[in-house]
Amino acid sequence: MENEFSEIASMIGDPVRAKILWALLDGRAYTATELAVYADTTPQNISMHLNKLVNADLLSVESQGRHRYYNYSRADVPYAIEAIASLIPGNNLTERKLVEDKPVRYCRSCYDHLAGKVGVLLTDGLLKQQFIYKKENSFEVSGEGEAWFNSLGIDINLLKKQKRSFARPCLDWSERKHHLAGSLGAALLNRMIVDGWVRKEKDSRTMIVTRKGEQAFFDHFKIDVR
Amino acid sequence: MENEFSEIASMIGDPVRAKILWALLDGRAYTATELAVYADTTPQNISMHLNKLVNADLLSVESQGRHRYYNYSRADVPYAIEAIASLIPGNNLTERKLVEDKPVRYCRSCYDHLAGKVGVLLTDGLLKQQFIYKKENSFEVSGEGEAWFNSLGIDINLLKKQKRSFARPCLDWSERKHHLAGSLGAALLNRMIVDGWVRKEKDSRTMIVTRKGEQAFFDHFKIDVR
DNA sequence: TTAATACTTCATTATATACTTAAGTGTCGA
DNA sequence: TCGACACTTAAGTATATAATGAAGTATTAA
Repeated sequence: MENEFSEIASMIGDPVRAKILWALLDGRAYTATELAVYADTTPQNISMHLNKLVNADLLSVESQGRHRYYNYSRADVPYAIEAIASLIPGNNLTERKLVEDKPVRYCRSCYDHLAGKVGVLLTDGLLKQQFIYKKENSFEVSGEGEAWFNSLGIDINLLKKQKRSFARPCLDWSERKHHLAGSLGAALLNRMIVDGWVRKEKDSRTMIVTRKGEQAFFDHFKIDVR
Repeated sequence: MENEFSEIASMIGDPVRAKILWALLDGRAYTATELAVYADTTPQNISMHLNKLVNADLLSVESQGRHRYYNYSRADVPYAIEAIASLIPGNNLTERKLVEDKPVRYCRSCYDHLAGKVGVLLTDGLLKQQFIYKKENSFEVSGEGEAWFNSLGIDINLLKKQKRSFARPCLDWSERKHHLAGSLGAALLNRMIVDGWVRKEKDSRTMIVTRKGEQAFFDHFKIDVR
């Protein structure tokens, strides 16, 4: 057991791999080239490291044409990353993190979908309008909901074809309620970023709801996020 | 920031250092020689590694005569160790391993408090009886709970005065749920050991629930641990 | 006082693995 | 269909650092 433990830890500990894992904390998937630039190394090298991370099941890849998008394979990974980060000396978490937590609590990306208070509200809104409903361990989209998602340019059938789970509930650590995850949650967040409803803060998982977003949330989800 | 992160992770990742950190998970402090035997290496080598871990503020030393006792410098360290351990692949698969892991999964110490199935059940029991309740990122003790803890000889006010966090939720890698950590969790485990509810297995983090303990868990926590 | 124990320090060696150079796939657009 | 691009694979090199050997400091017990 200690051997496996040590393997994982040293897998995370290499400078280049640490940078990769760090970069992914913002919830986006990145291509090998992007990560090579970020980590300031060559494509061959980053490729080798990414390969190791995938083999260790810390990352997973998704091919899209000639691009390969890398991301965490599961939510435990960013959780462990943050646990290690909390060990950085002189990280006076008491004062600083409490302040930082505030907006993060409110609205943040969790892996690749929306979490925090806004994420939960949004999911509640979808449930209330019966665009989605809960079924055992997943969410299902109603007929009405499918039309609604389509009106936002989100193709339900296309998402269902993906290997990853379609619409799973993800427990929110700050709200203690479920928010919408899976490919549907990801597609929704993507849409919202593209349309400028929310904006990513630099180097953080905090999301900012724009004025446009506030209006849109009210119009489409019937929720007041203020 | 990524550099410090990588330094910490690779500090944990070295095979010998990983063994050290792993051994300390049972909550006891160890001497350099003991750790050298455990990690199957020479005194010089273990000394060098221990030195690095102390410099990185992951461990602290206490001299007692010609012995030097090493232990975690703070509670965040074992938390991070557990978070990394939760990434070990195939943790919930393969028949054989399930059998091997059984006692450890069932009941074990996590640094200085109780984890595993029993630890989670116990925490759930306390929540259900409303002796503790969750508040943001920590547990709080109710008035009723305070009286209950006092009846076990645990002084809440005394524990709250300690520097370390009082009652924080700690994610359990085998159960994927939170169990009670912090000084309250430690005091509870201590009480349970003193009263002979649980017993430490030699050279392992496995805890054995005694017959007396089974009865006591039912009486005090209203849970059936069998 | 002496010898043994517990542990550390320093200089040297050994080795694992990250990186480089070179040569490939497969995909896309002109 | 060609060339540029995104990325991977394979073989060889370089380097960081873990392990060793030798020597040294406290501490205890005889």
